[in-house]
Amino acid sequence: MSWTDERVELLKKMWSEGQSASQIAKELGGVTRNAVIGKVHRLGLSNRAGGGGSSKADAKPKAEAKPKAKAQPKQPAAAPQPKTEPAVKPVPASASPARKQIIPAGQPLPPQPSANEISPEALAKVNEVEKKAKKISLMELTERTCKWPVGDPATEDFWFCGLPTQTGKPYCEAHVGVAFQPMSSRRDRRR
DNA sequence: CCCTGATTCGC
DNA sequence: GCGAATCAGG
Repeated sequence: MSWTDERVELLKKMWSEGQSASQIAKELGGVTRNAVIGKVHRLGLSNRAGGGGSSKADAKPKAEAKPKAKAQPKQPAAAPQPKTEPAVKPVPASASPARKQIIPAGQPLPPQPSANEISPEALAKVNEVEKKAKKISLMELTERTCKWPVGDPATEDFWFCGLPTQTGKPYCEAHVGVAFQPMSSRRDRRR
């Protein structure tokens, strides 16, 4: 693969949006995150600034022959308001029966199709898992962390499972169980 | 261990 | 110019 105009453009776009190098690499395909980072640097946009046309900001103070000169300008640059949703969209039914039934002022909570007729076992398992869940935040989600949301997004009582995913799947074993229903038992529940 | 970006350097 | 290897840190 080579850096065509389009690919570079996407790279720039994603990078400026705060996407990680690995994500960009996967999106582009055919390149590793190292390639992406290398390109980013060559393009001279290592700093996710963008904005101000001519901002001569940093001037590498030093650059020894080959010491461990590290510069970690870890700036809280990340955008506070995500423009585009990351790779998170699962909004399965909260299997927590003991969930508070608070109904905030008109909030998108309704989509809770009630605890379907999911395997009682799986349900129990999930409730168990919720106790061991790592309770990670949105930003901590990766390709290998269970993205099962728990709780009410409009409350402090909200987090993602975060346990190791079942290779390939977006959820951990327990959540995969309730996330992907064979659509059998819930068949023709005409009512 | 998982991940992140940064840098070096042979190609 | 490219990117794997390596490094440094969370």
